[in-house]
Amino acid sequence: MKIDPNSNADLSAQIAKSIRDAIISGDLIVDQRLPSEAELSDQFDVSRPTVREALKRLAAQSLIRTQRGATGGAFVNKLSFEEAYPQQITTSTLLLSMNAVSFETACEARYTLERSCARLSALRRTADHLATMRAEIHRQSQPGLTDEAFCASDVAFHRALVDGAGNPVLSYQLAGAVEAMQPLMNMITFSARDRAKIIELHTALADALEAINAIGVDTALAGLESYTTNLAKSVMEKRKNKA
Amino acid sequence: MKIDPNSNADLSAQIAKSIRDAIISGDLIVDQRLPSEAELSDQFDVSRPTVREALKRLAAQSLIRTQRGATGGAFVNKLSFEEAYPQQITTSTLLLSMNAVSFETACEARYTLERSCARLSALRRTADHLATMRAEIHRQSQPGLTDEAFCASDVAFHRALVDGAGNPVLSYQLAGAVEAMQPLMNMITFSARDRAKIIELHTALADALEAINAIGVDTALAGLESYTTNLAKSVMEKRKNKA
DNA sequence: TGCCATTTAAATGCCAGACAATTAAACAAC
DNA sequence: GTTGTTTAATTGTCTGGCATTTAAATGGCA
Repeated sequence: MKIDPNSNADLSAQIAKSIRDAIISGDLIVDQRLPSEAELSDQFDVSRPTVREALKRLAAQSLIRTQRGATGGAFVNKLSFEEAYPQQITTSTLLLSMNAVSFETACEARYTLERSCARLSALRRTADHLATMRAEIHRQSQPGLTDEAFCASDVAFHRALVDGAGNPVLSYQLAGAVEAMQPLMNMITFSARDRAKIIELHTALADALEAINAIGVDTALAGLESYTTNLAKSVMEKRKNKA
Repeated sequence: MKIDPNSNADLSAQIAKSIRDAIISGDLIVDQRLPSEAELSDQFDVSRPTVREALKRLAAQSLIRTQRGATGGAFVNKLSFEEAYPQQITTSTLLLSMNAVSFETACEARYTLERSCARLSALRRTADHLATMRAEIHRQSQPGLTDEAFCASDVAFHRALVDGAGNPVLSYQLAGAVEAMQPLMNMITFSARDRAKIIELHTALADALEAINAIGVDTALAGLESYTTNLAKSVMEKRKNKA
């Protein structure tokens, strides 16, 4: 393997890219052991610290894992949905906050995606998913719940709805859209009346899901979207008037 | 800032997490300069190489960028949708291949998400989006096109459809689902008859989009999904019989 | 004064060599 | 045969240094 020392990119970035490409193309397969750091520095003709920087880059993307000790080394990591979730959520969250995405835009994306899952969820959700949703509705109706806990429960409720579709790819993609909304939602103060309305819609949603009523699910979600959007709008309005 | 030297995690991982948390929480804002590597190694009480490994981890996630020279250093990077796309696509692609997600599951996720965007796209697509789609249809009907080029054009076509919804969050989420399918699609050989059928459906889709006919768009997409799924099924069947 | 070339300082990029910590396997003792 | 010990391989970390890049400070010159 050779590296272009005249490229503008860092050596460690080039090496990381080379190994990453090998993983994506299938030249390196899951659980395969990479050469030791010393061997890699020979092969790429760079120092060990440079190789290590490259490996850390890959580790940050969960593409490899490392083990110390005699039979240790760097191994191609089997990227699991569970591992990919937090990264997807972090990236989505930062994208929203750093690019000043409006509440409306984020909300639209979230509910558009969620409604598309709902149809499948109505057909496939298990009793478990339904039970989780009912439990979260119950939690949401507890008095004295902080706004943050209310939002967290809301996320859990919607996660169960999405997971009900029984498609891990859908669940993964939705995780970003749903969880990334939470910081935005946390900026809203939910009055008792707001909570009651949301719980009412959640209950209607769960009922429709229990009855395998896809249209009812869609209606409830549409109601949630418009209610949430209007709520956010009025909150922003008030805040602007104050300032 | 302090780091626990007794944790099982690497020092560089802990430092990266510490800085990452500061970025997510807003303690470090976009374009803000981090302390120099020397200062960081003082603050965290570790050596410079360790700090560097931490910074490379963050760079791999596009959370920071570095500049050399007198006024250089590490800066909090404004994560753009453009930057996030490739990472999202890489992760999605690896998730599919490493977890042996079936063609059906991936296809279902993709079209489920895409159909949800289509309704919005019918309302908002610009003439540009439509023109791109028509151009890709034309490319797809060129004789002598390789299967790979056909798939790439297919992706571009669907990207235009999704972008037509005018919601960057949706486009970002969809990019993973649509592009990650490409390696799976590339395993299929498209006969002339297959291509003709797909182009027919693409044309119907573009026509419906031009007529702002959301139902027509949805019908065409449903047709594409079932056709693609069946095609893949028959290809797999043949391949199994051969072996 | 104003402009251009030079120097300087600060920072990252990279390297060499060393030691510590961990781990599994080989080995030895009982 | 089991148990304890040694050994070797590997990653984790540190020290110190040099190279390279870049902007700002400096100085010379018209």
